[in-house]
Amino acid sequence: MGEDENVRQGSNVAEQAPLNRERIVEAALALLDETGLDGLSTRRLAADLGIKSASLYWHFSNKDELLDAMCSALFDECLDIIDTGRQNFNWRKWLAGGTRGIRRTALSRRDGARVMARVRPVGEASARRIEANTAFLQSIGLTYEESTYALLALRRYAVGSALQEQVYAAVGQAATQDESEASFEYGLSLILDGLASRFSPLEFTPPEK
Amino acid sequence: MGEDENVRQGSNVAEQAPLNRERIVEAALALLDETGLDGLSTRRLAADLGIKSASLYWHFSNKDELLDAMCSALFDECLDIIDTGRQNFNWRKWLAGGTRGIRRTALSRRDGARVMARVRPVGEASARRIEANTAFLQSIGLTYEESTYALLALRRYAVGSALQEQVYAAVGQAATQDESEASFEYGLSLILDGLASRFSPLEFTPPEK
DNA sequence: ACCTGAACACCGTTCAAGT
DNA sequence: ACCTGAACACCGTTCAAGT
Repeated sequence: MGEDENVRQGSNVAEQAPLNRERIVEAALALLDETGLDGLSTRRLAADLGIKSASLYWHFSNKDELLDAMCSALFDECLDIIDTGRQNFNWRKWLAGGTRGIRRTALSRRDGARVMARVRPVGEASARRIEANTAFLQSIGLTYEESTYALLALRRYAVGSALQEQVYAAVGQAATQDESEASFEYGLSLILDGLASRFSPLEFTPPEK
Repeated sequence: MGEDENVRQGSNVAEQAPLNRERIVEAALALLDETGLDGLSTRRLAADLGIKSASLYWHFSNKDELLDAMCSALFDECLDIIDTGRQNFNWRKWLAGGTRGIRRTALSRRDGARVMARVRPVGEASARRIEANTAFLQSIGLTYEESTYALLALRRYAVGSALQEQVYAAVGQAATQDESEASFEYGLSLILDGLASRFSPLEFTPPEK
């Protein structure tokens, strides 16, 4: 069975397939954990991929575009499609979970928050998610604008929190784990309380469709 | 009257005094508006100051320290010492004003939010301000932790908002001015409403001291 | 005390050329 | 279609040396 098929392969089987954006982003995120954002260079990334740095420019038109793709990948990790079918759906828990997810994803890798801070609407997936989420908030009594703004506020708060937590961590002044969690949760509950005061039902049973 | 005193001066009178950190930070902030954070190089900054870039390292041990000083300078711009003497002091307006100040300062210069995102407790001035502010919140009924966390949440929200607004602006996808303001104000009011629900008096008259 | 000259070890990016 | 070689125009930082 064709041993010669393997002759051209490098030692690592995964390396044989031609490079694509996805694999580059993956390697870049791995490198990020090692070097931090300031140490993440295209030359080092290329070396990790067994390639010359000029080659990266066939896949991405510049480093910024690569960083945007990394940002998108991180947001995809905490993509949270709404499960509208459940009974006794609790909007508060749902929003809290989504917001925690953004923060946790950011904190899960070195300088993750700085990468996620580049957030911009790339990709259809995130556009669809945002649309579905605002539609849901409207269905429980918020206006279109309120829905948009509420989701925006939660995302801004999550990214802002992770960002500052990582700054303090980088400088060796990290608060205790408990304190970080507590301060984040406090602010989150403030926002959700404010939201709760704008319409009545804390528990919501969706209409059967 | 000593024309010869002027002989050694450059064309710009302000240039004669020896450089100090303050003047360097000032020049750096001016340069930031021209070049953005990514274009802000120590070499270019030195050139603007009429100096060689190596000289900067006598005043700052590295670029990060300079950026921290720039961040502190921006926070000093929106330093808001509490006026505890006024009658009918409205805590809501006071907190809203402080939060808006952080955002406005960040938005007032190119990449201002990215600089302010490095926030860390340098300087006694900001430490005193935070202490005074938490003390005040305690005096109107919050616990020490609630006070700290509430101020932290507002700052995180303000920086997070400005950061994302400037990202969108940089990419030419700026929302209308009205929309930016409206979305920021909406999230701010959510937080303040949540805070209001935690203790009763919306208006507060401080005790005479 | 404050600044320079000169160097070190890097960057991101381009582009003709290879396969 | 995908990658390389080689170059361009930069970086931040160090350090002996100047005044």
